[in-house]
Amino acid sequence: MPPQTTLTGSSKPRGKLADADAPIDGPIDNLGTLKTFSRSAEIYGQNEPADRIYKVISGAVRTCRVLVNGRRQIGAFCLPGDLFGLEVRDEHTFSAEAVTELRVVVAKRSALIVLAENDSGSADQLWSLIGQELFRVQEQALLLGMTAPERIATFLLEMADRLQGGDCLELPMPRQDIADYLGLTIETVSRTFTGLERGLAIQMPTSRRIIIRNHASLDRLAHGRR
Amino acid sequence: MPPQTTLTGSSKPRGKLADADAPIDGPIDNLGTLKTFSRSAEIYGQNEPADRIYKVISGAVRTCRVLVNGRRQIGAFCLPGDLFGLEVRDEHTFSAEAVTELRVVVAKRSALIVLAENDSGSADQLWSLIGQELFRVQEQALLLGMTAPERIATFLLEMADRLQGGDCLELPMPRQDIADYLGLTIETVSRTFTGLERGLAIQMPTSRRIIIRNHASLDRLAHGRR
DNA sequence: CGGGCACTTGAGCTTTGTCAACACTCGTGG
DNA sequence: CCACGAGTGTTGACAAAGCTCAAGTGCCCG
Repeated sequence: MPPQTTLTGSSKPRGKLADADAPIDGPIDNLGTLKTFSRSAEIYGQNEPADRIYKVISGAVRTCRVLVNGRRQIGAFCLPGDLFGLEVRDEHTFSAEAVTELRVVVAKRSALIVLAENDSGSADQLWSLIGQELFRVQEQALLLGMTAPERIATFLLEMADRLQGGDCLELPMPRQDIADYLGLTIETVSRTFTGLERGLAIQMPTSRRIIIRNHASLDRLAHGRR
Repeated sequence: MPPQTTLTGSSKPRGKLADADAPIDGPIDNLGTLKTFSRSAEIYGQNEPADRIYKVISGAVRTCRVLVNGRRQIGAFCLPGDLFGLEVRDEHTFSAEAVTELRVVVAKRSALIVLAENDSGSADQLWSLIGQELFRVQEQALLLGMTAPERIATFLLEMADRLQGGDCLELPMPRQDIADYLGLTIETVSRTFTGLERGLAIQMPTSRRIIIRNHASLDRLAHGRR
């Protein structure tokens, strides 16, 4: 199987530290150039032409859209190694913003398409990326049907897996982003974190640093009963 | 643009009556055979190999999965003209069941793949189907972030559009299916319908037949404020 | 030291879920 | 033809979850 590159954070095993830089090894990297963004900078906007694709080298990205009523929905968090900006339609459905100081590799979409047309390996890879993305969005739809503690537990386990810091994770995003990702209010997120800490499932030295104390109890919350 | 075929009910304009048979004109149809299922029959199960794709000729289909905790999630309703069963992975993420008496055209997935490899038009079509599906799931994630009346209003407008009966629709599915699709309980669905009828937005001659009386008020509910 | 920002906590309220009873429809069998 | 029962839908009373508004804490950075 070709290089470890995930589109917008699949739940597949990865194997890099979040703070470490992602290796430059995929087909995108060879065609792309390095670019940096500062905290909260917009990388592209909703409805802009989707003519470039990006790969996170260091930092984190959120993809989001604001609705007519003002609510904001975060579609995904992208961590080092993740691809984003790849769309099937010609316009971006979500905008993308830097959650932290950010370094990405940018490549022209057209270069990718040409690559895929000539090289069936790249085409397969493209296809599998879309498959991962579809799967991810389906899982998110599942997430949104759960209770608040279930959503938070699922989120923490996902982040623990993707940040690869073992059971000790440094969340790059503020509470408001987590709330908008999980479809909750910031207060409910905060209270649920506190509740998990009281229940000894996690420990919070600071609000951004979470240590998973009881993996099993989070698992039980995220999946099965209780 | 080639034949009017939608994957699992896009929000693109279609143009057939739900009760009428869908025309047999796509690439799938030429390769496929007609098959019938009776009400509640399983067409394929979760985790079964995804080696066939289907097109609804008459009737309706629900795709669903049951979670460890017993809750059921409906991923989509498929109406005449809709494709379903096409997966990027090799196994079905959702099972598919006949909501009503059902007629479908079935084709081997492998035949489709071969077609796509030799004919770039078919490949584009396949690509655009996945794009539609991705878009649809993203919209469903939006849906699940709304309040109950907003979800119901959105659902009714979507069905009104897809069933093409103007403002008079005959829902093929029971309340429980609607509830599991919208992430609500059957009671909340029922009460919300009643509420909309009291508010004169809709009229319900029978529980399955819904007449949209005030399109604008449903629109306001589904999108913007109020 | 002071201001701003992110986060937490509390009190009250709204929405939705739960449990239970009841109504309607339709097909079957007495 | 009617009675019955199963499946489906509605309604009510209450409980629980999550949201809103408001205040308060802690921290970082000037």
